[in-house]
Amino acid sequence: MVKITDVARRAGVSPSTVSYALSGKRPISEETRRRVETAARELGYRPHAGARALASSRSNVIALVVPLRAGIHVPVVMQFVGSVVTAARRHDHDVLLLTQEEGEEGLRRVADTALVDALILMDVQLHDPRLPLLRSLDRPTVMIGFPKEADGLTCIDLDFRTAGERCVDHLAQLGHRVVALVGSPPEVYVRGTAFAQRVVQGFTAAADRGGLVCAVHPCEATPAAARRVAERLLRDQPALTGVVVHNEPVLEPLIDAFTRLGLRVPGDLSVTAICPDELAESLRVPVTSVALPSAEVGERAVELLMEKLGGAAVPEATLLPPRLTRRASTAPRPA
Amino acid sequence: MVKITDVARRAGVSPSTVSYALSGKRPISEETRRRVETAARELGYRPHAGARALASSRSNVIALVVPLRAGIHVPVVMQFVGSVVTAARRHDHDVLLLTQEEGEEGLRRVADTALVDALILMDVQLHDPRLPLLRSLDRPTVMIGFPKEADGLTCIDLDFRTAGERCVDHLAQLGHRVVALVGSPPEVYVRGTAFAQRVVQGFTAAADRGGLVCAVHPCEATPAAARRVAERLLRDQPALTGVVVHNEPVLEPLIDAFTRLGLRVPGDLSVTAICPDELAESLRVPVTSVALPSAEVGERAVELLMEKLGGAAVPEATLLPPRLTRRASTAPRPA
DNA sequence: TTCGCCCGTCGAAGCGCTTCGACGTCACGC
DNA sequence: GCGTGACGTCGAAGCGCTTCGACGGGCGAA
Repeated sequence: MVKITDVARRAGVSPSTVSYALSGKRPISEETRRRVETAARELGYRPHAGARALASSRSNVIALVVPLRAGIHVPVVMQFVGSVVTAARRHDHDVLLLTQEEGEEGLRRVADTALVDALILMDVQLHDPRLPLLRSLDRPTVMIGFPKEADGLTCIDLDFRTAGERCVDHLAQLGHRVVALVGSPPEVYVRGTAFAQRVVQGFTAAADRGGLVCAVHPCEATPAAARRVAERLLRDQPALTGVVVHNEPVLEPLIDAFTRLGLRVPGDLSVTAICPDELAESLRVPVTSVALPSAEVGERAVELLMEKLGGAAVPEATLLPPRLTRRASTAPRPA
Repeated sequence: MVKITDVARRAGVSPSTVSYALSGKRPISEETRRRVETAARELGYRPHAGARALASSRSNVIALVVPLRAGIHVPVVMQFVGSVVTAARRHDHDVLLLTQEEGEEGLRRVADTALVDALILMDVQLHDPRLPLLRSLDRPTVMIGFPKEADGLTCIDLDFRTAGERCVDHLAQLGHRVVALVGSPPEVYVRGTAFAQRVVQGFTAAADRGGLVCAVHPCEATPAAARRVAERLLRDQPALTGVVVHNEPVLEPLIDAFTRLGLRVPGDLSVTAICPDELAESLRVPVTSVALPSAEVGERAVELLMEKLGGAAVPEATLLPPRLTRRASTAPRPA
């Protein structure tokens, strides 16, 4: 292993000068810096991560806690993970992966051992048991999603409430008067996952405001469940002409089910979704949707974290504005 | 921060004794060990990861390199990631996530800075450019998948060749004489991804051996592509009665397409797949399939790694035997 | 010319832990 | 009764890096 003293010797300077030359934390003459850089390059010098962490009390690693549980759409999580890793690397940090199952003990462990400098949490619940711990930890944290009581914590997410509203408003503008929301699996609501509830709130509020008749149906993430929900929907609300889907895996099966039940999309039934654009575009009938900007959320989360690490104050709440894209699945209400 | 000297003081022993008592690397009297453990617990002592890594030259972190590229089925990757993290934790290790995009430079970085003790690589290509680097690295490595030239490296994977064979054999036993393989997207073959090619080999070999007529069709991972492939299949091989699918996202669309083209599954057409059991079971017609045991592969990979870290010799190749589960999608060849 | 200051560099002191060698003690065998 | 281990514990020496204070030399201001 080549160490800093090796570089120092080769460059004809002291180890501390090498450190300063490479980190830029003190002014070093152009000439010396070049010599140090050359020496480092030629020797293939890589500072030992542990030694650096010990001396500087910075590990340059952030923790990312991901949910691997039922009811969350895996591709969204993965896209998110990818964007966090990429963004972290841009800031010269690496990412340590923790699973939700590790629980609070896992968070405490990586924070207290100084394995990581900061943490990002996904899948935050409305009453998340980890909140007190996060407050007591001395490390900066960013949460994806909004718990009920978030004071003092930094949160970021798509503005799901407004996303729900946008979908309804869009349908209302097209003249639809009876709408339904096909939501996440029941367990997601039972857990009190914030974003799912916010969609419901937005959906309901916008429907009320517009004087629409509305209903909410949770739905398991299976094609069979989608078919059952489709049937129930038509039975319960025969006048239904607009549907909002907030449940990626059932979006396609649901549209299929409607089609099979004799309803044309968008001829008889308009469908909008809250899902990644990629999914919305890939369907036979491209679906009008509010995008789920996982990559953007991940990126911003990392940037917030870096600012906090740098000692800057950041806003407690960051709500990414929803963007609705019209596609082929919505049309004016049939006469 | 509470450090080892704090624990030592409280327990009335020296720091080294605390270290030995907690690590068990030297015999310590029952009585002393208990005192140390109590002190550590009461103070909430957590050894500083950097300091430990520096002194012991072990970081207790392993790197996991995941593919975030086109043509790989995300849920499979994620399940794999989950099992690696869980297994690593059982061995008191954490997982640092790297993306394929980081490339060789990323591997070298985490290895040379001693950030990680060992590495797991997913999505290995037949002629993977990273092989020479892995050989030169001083850290143990396990690869998921088999490159062409694997001497000196440890690999593990499902036995895809035999998996392909099993599917054909199953169809052959049921009397089918004309079969087709619907495979991964073209780019996967172009890249030379080992497992995809092995399935083709197994498929072809078994068909030849059994005297079956066979054809191979790569297929994009979209429903539209699935429909096109279904049509082409029926056009090119009118006598077709058996299909093997090795492409998770198109499995359902493909069956739908066949149904729409007037073929009943399994009445007119038997379908088998190589995919996670979960997916095979979730379809309207549960599909006879060879399981993709991602969790098991991940777990075994970690165990191999730990054995190598412990200095043990491990087999270079580990092939997990395929397991075919009969479900509703295969039946004897129609008369 | 002299004083003071800043720039560029060095030396040394840790960061918190592991580990090696050493040492005292006790039990046992001869 | 004494040598001999084995056992349990301690002290000290690092692991490789960052960082703080100090210092010499050059330059501008007085």
